[in-house]
Amino acid sequence: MVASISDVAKLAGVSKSTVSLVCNNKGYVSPETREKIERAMAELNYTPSALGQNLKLRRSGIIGIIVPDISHPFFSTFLKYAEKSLYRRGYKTMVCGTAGRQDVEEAYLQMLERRTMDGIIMGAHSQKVERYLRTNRPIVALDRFLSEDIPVVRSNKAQIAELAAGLLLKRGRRHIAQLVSSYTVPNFELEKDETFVRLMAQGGAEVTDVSVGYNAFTEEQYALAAQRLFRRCPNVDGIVGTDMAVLACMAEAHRRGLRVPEQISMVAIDGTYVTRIGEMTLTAIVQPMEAMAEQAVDLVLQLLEEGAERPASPALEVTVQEGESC
Amino acid sequence: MVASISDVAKLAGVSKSTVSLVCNNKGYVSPETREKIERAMAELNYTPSALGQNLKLRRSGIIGIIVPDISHPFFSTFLKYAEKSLYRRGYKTMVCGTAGRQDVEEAYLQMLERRTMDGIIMGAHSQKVERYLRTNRPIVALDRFLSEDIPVVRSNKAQIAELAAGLLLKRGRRHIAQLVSSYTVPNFELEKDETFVRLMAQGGAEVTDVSVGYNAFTEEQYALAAQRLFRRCPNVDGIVGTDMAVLACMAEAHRRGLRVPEQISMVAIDGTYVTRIGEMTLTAIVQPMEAMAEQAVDLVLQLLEEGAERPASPALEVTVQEGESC
DNA sequence: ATGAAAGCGCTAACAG
DNA sequence: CTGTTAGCGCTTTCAT
Repeated sequence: MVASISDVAKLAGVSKSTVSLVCNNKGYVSPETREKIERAMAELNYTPSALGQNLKLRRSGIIGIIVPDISHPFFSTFLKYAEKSLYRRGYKTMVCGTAGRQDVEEAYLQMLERRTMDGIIMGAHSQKVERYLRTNRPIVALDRFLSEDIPVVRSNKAQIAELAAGLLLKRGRRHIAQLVSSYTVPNFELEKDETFVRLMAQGGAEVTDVSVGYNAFTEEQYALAAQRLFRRCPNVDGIVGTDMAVLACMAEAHRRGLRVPEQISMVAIDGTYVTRIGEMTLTAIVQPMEAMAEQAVDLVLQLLEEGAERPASPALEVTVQEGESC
Repeated sequence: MVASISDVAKLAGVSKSTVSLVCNNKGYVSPETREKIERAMAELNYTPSALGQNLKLRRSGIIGIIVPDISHPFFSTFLKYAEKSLYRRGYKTMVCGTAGRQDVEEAYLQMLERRTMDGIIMGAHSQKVERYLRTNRPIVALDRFLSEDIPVVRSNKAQIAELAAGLLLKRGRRHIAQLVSSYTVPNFELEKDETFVRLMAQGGAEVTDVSVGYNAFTEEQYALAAQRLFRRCPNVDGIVGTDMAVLACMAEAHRRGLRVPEQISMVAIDGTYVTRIGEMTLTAIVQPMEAMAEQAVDLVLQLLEEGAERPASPALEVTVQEGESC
């Protein structure tokens, strides 16, 4: 059996409340009593149970982070920084990869209501929006619009489009393919993709959208999208898309004997570590992952600890990674 | 205020236990009573609190997974499959990236004792081994030896060494550099590295060890190791190391105008997705990540649910990924 | 400075 | 089939 606070109190000959004071370094306890209690704790090898604490304090100290795919470089990088930030602020991180399954997302929303978690950072998006409004517990959205009342973490989409367009136009590219995701939930991708098309048109280039598919985050899906792209745009000379999508296009271009960046330019959006580990560093628009993670944590804790109504969350600025692919 | 089970009981005019039965679909409840209770639950928008449940049941339903770096492809892939497996078996996943800090690892071991988690899968390794013996709560080690009593998940190291040696010898490589980690805790790397050296010697090749460093998982550390490698082994014609280390060597070779695989062969050990996303698919020894994750989950739940003493855990077999780098 | 008592929300004998 | 009772382990007034 493992010792409880009552066992310690009994052995030390004091009351539970005094033991509690010692455990939490609160109030005033005489040196002698403290000494007795500490001896008893040591003897019984006592560790306070978080379960009792949690019930009493009505909190778990856990924030859940829900993403479509835990191993995807974008999400795993976000997770890394978010966990770090949460840990620093005294919280633990629960993680969930939905792999696009609605029921999993729903299950985690229920856990939020059941107080398994104190708050959620939502990076997946298969649920209908109304679902999120049914609860008024702390939720923050990552790069997607859920409702007016749910704060969202995002980078500056217009800036991304401008920078990407600038890079390709500077190289004189005119036949562009843009790898886009299927828009199931209003997210900010659409804004970015449309702005990009408009800017390229102004520069005299035409853009063809190629869909990567719905909730597509696997290597195979990216590879298939790349094949579709080259089949559909035989004379493509510029490609823009997320890191993984562009990398798949690099492989496909290589297979087809097309040289990058001589014959075809590629700009990766996200700029996670995978753009820096190959023979060639990709030219990329880099999302500020650590800042995004910290903003997300900050927002969810503002909702939780300060009961903030609609905390502000400015779009974060991106930067260009000068690479060799454009 | 949020409704508790007592509120529901009161409104429905029944006792708490009956409400509990309905919630958990246990025992027999008359249709009429059930009906009344369900109506009350709906009216109060009742959701059972996990905090009360947890205290009563003395469990949290959470398994912690501790790794050095959440975004590293090996660990993020492991995490993805482990979370999936845990979810399927009714558990939630808490995640922690230690970034090599002992105090973080210690903090999570304490949480295990405080019952924040029901068990731990330990993929990091900065603590002294004795620390793990102080607790008899469920712990499983990932690819490292902690003690006789702690089950370990690992792949067949001898097989890895044999396959890697075979690949390089078949290409006639004689000047090999092996990227190794610093050995702080007895893990199975050492066994693999030594076997590899022996096999290569039998084949008439010499092997130089190049250390990546202690707890080295960042891009910069890999890049520096690659530079050291080429400086120290100017006539190297074969390299073996983990995915990320080998990728850094690919970049460095490219910078030095060395062609892979014509002048130099590379074999990546791990074979995670990063070996398949560049222009070139790397020749790799592939660890069975999903099987490793499932074995880890299985072991930790055997310890937890069945109180197993020393559950068996056979080393898992690896496979070769035929690539273009060797 | 310390103790008594109440209660967080739930489950599980056991009785009826 | 349902209610009573007891308690999981902790914190927190409020007295003393």
